[in-house]
Amino acid sequence: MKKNTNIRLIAGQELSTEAYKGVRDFYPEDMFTQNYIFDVFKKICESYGYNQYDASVLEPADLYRAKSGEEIVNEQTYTFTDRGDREVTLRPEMTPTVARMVAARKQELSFPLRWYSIPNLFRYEKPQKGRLREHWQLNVDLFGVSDTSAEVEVISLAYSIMKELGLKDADFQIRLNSRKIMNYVLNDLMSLDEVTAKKICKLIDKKNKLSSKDFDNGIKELLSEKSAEFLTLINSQNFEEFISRLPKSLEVSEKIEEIRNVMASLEKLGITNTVFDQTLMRGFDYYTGIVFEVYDNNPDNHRSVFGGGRYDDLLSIFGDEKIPAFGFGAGDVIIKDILETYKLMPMYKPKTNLYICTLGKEYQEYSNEIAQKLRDDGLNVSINLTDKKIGDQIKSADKQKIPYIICIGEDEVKKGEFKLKNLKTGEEKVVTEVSLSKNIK
RNA sequence: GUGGCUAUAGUUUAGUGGUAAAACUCAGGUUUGUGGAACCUGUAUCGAGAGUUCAAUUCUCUCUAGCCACCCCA
Repeated sequence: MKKNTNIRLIAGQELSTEAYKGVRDFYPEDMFTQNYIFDVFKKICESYGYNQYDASVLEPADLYRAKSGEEIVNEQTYTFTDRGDREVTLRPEMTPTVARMVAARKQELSFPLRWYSIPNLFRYEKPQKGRLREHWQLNVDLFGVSDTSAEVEVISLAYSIMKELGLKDADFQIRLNSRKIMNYVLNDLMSLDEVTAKKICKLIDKKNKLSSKDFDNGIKELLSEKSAEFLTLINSQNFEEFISRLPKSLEVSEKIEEIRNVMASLEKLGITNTVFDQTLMRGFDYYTGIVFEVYDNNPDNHRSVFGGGRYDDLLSIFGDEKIPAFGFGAGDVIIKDILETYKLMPMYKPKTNLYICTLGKEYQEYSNEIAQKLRDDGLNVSINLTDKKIGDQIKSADKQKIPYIICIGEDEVKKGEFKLKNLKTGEEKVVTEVSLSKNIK
């Protein structure tokens, strides 16, 4: 048998066994962890009354042009022309899709709308570890609630997912900021034009990556004489210090109260690992209120796990009136990384409960009958189909991590009794055909 | 998209201008109704293509893929 990453074809052309650039193959073990994570997502979302939706990976390219602009669509998405001359994009994110779906049935849907989805998303980028061309992302959105009860519910849902995955409060942190406050600081307090404000936002976003000197210099370059005031504010050590440096007006205190309320309500629910972070910006412009991120506290993995915020204006791209919305996304790759870091990944276990070893082709029919009965009882059973020796059959079952085996040969057919063997402990137990399934469950 | 590093059995890694070594894994075999052991055997056109050379896995170039940084972050 020739082993090679290339398979020879008739015309001498060679095909590689490697997956397409930037995408992953999911072997059964990989599917196991994928399913585990998705099952946690589904369980928690459904426990909060959220309903699952999905859509096609294909969307008209214009959907993203409206929100993200020509450049992003051309350079960072998979966009192509179909045979009918339509421009098609493989969805790079779910938010435009869900906004489209909600806007389309706005009249008949009953708000508040609690929706979630685990879409696979595509982006045309140079792949790196943890940043591939295809990934999956949990999307949770709550539409139609304009007060902070939306923030509280959705953030506590995110918290519940972390807990269900086995993480402790000390392992992660929920960082919060308010776009309203930041906009006030940049527009009203600093009176910046749009371009400078945007540059400042990007700089703040990068603050933790830069040395404090580089950050300060960057700010000085952009703000000149106003930079001292701004730096004092942005370098505040905590929430109280930060707000003490803001002007005391009704307008400001409303915005402060909003985020204070969210944190207080979360605390009442037992969620205390929240922290105000004035440097939390989130990349996109469409956020209009509270933004949040779940951060891994482990220094090796210091990254945001979930991130989201309020986007009350987004649905207006469909010409509809505004629908308030709050939501977040959580990528599968970072979750996998975290589970590995904290050693929380469950051991692989196949769905198969029992492997039937056969001592010759003449027992195949009888084995099939037994298997069929057990399947009717709800067990997952696979049968040997090879001529391998009994030892090798057991080895193969064990390698597949199937927990139980029975062997079928002359004795079993005669007596109707089986030696049920637990492959992990090596224990054997004599059971009858009827009691087989009971002993496995 | 820009720059840097890397590519040797399935995996992790040695090594050399004269067609390659180890460990583990896998497949086959030996003990013929119960595995995890032992032993034997096998598996690499040294990522692909081109060039320099008597000779290239080794040097050079191109491509491909991976990793890292930047860009971007949905």
